[in-house]
Amino acid sequence: MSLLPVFLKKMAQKPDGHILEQTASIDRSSYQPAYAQLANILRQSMASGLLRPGDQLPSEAQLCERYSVSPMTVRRAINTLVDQGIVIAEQGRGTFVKPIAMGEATFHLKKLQEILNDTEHTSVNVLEARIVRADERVARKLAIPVGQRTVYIRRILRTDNLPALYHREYLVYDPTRPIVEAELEVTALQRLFSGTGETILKHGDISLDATLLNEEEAQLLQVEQPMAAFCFEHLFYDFDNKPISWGWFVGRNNLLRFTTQVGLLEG
Amino acid sequence: MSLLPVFLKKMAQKPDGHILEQTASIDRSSYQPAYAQLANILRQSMASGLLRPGDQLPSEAQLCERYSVSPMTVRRAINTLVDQGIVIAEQGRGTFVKPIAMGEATFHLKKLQEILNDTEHTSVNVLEARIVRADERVARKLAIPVGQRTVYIRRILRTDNLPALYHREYLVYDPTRPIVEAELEVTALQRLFSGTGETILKHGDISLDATLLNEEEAQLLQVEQPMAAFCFEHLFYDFDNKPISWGWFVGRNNLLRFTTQVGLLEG
DNA sequence: TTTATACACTTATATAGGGAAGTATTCAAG
DNA sequence: CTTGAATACTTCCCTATATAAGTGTATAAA
Repeated sequence: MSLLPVFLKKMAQKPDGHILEQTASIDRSSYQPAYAQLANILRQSMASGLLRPGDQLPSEAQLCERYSVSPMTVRRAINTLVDQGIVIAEQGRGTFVKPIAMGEATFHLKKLQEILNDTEHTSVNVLEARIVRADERVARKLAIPVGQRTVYIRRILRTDNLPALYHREYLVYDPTRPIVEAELEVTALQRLFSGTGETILKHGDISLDATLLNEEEAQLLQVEQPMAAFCFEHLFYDFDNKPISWGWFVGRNNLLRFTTQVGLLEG
Repeated sequence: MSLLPVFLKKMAQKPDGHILEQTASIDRSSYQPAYAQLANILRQSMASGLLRPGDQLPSEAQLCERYSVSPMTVRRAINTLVDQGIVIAEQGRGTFVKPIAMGEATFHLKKLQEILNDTEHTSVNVLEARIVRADERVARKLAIPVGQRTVYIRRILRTDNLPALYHREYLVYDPTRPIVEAELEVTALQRLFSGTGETILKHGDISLDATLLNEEEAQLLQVEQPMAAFCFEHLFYDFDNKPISWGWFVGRNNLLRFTTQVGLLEG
């Protein structure tokens, strides 16, 4: 480890050890609440390198006095930083800046949602929608007897007329809930991703895998074989914890790439 | 939408509309703080279906009286639920249960971290570690001139002697920071993932892709071609926002599968 | 009927302070 | 030198209260 960063840090410290002495103060007339401003000041100190990973933040009492806010305001600010996982507070010891940890990286499915919500450029082709009897595999996933009726749907999602996602899904067949035309449109998937409407789903398990496209998938997505792709498998449950939908998306990996950031971000 | 859930919900309601009347109270002698208990009670109400997506939670004042806690405690409980994304609070209107949203699904890299931390079953083979001149591609990624020296490392991570991950990395060559033997061991990667030590990294960009293994990769990971695999590309920056490390992991998809859950979870 | 105002509700933000619990240091007794 | 108690410090949890601000409804005026 280079000695340079340590040297710079020492220089930034005031002789009395009050690192944050001269930084910005809190604007009480601002639109932004005081606790958010304080959290941002602390975040900024970390982003600028004034507070390095492992360093101890000023104590709550110090922050109270230095920024002229009440203890609860300081607590709220620190709590948000703790919730965001960029500092760690240990009772009796202090609050410390967390080092960067690649293991904390999270990938979001927001991008997929954005594709679906962009109705200008997104369309859906229903290739097939019929009632089929559950085979052994489907029955196990949906926790129903083999041979029970399910609704099987296959659809292609296109963005700018390019096939981007291939979706297959098995739904437990419910005579009281006829499959209306509208459910087969893009709106049904939109609602699933964005969470508008659809109050019968309680929770779901989703898994992400890297797969090799088979011939049918490659043809539908109009790519050459062999080709690697993401595969999301999803299994949704109702409020009785009974599975009601099992399916999977296969997506061209050039159209959805997951990116994320770890560590201390600016702003 | 079936009428059944609505019917059940109406039945669960007491005639006076106080949905949560008879639920558990808060144990002040418990190890768990009051705000956490209240948050769990509310979460439980949602998981059991007593509070459905779209429903309004009791107001803060009501919760104060019903559970004999102060407003700040109620606020803290609700804030944690808001932070966890399972309810949404609208000023002046109320707090409402969020519907399930697949777009909110997040995948964590924790699994990878666990593999690395399991020193019992994990080992590292350094295949190559030498100084190379940056070609055009490396120079662009690391923001250095073409031809500048970089440290190029290739290693294989094995779990139970099975090759699981193939890692290639370019580091900007820093004469003041010699590459010691220890850095080539598993501990260096461990620290990177778990965030212990390593105070010179400020932040990093990570992206996840599904790729087809080339011949070299397939051979090293001991799999047949063609084979799909996950590929994490990572680019880390120091506190001057200068890139110092660019590399990528290629992993057998049978050894790391990403799973996650959305919606209302029990407990 | 339409429009504007007042009021009752909600959440959001902030202040002031007290006690519990964990940690680290100091200092005296063995 | 070692051990252990006292002390000062930290974060953590909670209470009680006040004000601001957004929303919706009822009511009164035009």
